[in-house]
Amino acid sequence: MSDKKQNEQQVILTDNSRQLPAQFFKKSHDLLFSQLSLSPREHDIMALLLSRLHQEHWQSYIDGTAIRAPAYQFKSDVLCEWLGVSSTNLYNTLSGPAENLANRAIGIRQPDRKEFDFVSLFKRLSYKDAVLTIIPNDELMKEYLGVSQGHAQVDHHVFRKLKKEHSKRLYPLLSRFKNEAHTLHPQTIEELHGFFGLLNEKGQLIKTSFTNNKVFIDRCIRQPIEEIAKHDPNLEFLVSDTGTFGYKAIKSGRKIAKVEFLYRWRRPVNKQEQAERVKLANEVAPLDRAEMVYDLVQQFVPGDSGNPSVEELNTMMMYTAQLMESGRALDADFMAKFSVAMSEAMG
DNA sequence: GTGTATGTAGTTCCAGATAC
DNA sequence: GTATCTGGAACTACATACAC
Repeated sequence: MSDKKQNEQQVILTDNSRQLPAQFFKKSHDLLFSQLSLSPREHDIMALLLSRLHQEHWQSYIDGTAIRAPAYQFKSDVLCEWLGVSSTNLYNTLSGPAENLANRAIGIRQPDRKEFDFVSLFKRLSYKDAVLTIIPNDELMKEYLGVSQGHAQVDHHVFRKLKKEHSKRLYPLLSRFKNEAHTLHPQTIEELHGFFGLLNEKGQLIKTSFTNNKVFIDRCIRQPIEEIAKHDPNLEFLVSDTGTFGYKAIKSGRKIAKVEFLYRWRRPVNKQEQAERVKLANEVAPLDRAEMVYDLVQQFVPGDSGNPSVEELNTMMMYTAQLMESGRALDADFMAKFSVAMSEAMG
């Protein structure tokens, strides 16, 4: 990595794909539940930025020694590999989505007021001399960096295989809730409209055909679930009692009022996935690592080669307050599993 | 960079089902 | 019986891929 200051702005250059995480990128809870509508390519560019973002890059901006938020630069080799295109088609692939993305606004939820604030995603986004430069909007620093408040850990290999816009929106949401103690509750149709970026600043549907729930569910729920199921072997979708795959429509009278997602995450079992997880654990921040160990304990399988060590378990317990804040219950059931995990680790 | 082919998203319509 | 909803299908508009 060659990080340097230019005109009092931190520049984070990515000229090798190895500078990106091997398997996962993180998306903060606030970004996840924002109102945002992006095309598939725009989603890929956003995911590339999120893969590279790290709080330490913003330190000089936070402490006032830099006057602007950091600029993230990606060279063509990295872009070609990430987007899966040849260098000759890179300009065509990037020019349209980059232009659109530069003008995108994101609706950030204001829970106290039950409102959304719409804010530009980026201060600047340009592609010149085979280098993509992205300057995130510093007004969204909390949303970009706020992974300690809870985040989705998204497999970018799977994410990049997804072709549908709504699949790329739904997959991180399902990645946010990976264990049975921390589940995604049934979502109202209105909440889902917002989640899929279908509402304007007045809360009205931008795409009028989605007032028809059948169309909305078919395009935003059913088809994305089928696509995700094809590409992620660790995510198992269940069939509802009415025969729908991966979701259940909850009706109020004859109208669909809510949608419940029916899925569970399988434990990664092969050695390569295990190795990736261990590598990730060594890369991530302590709290993120604690959350990962928590999830391992929740899904504890005796004798599994990937079970946590004594050190990992002890470190996790140093973060109990933060774990509880992020919705991870340390109840009797969890502590019973923890005890078994510790016994095995010590044995 | 341009032009074209292809695939996907969004819209609309109509028939049938069902709650009131 | 009526109004409203779902399911199915076909169409247009837009986004993306790719050859040149």
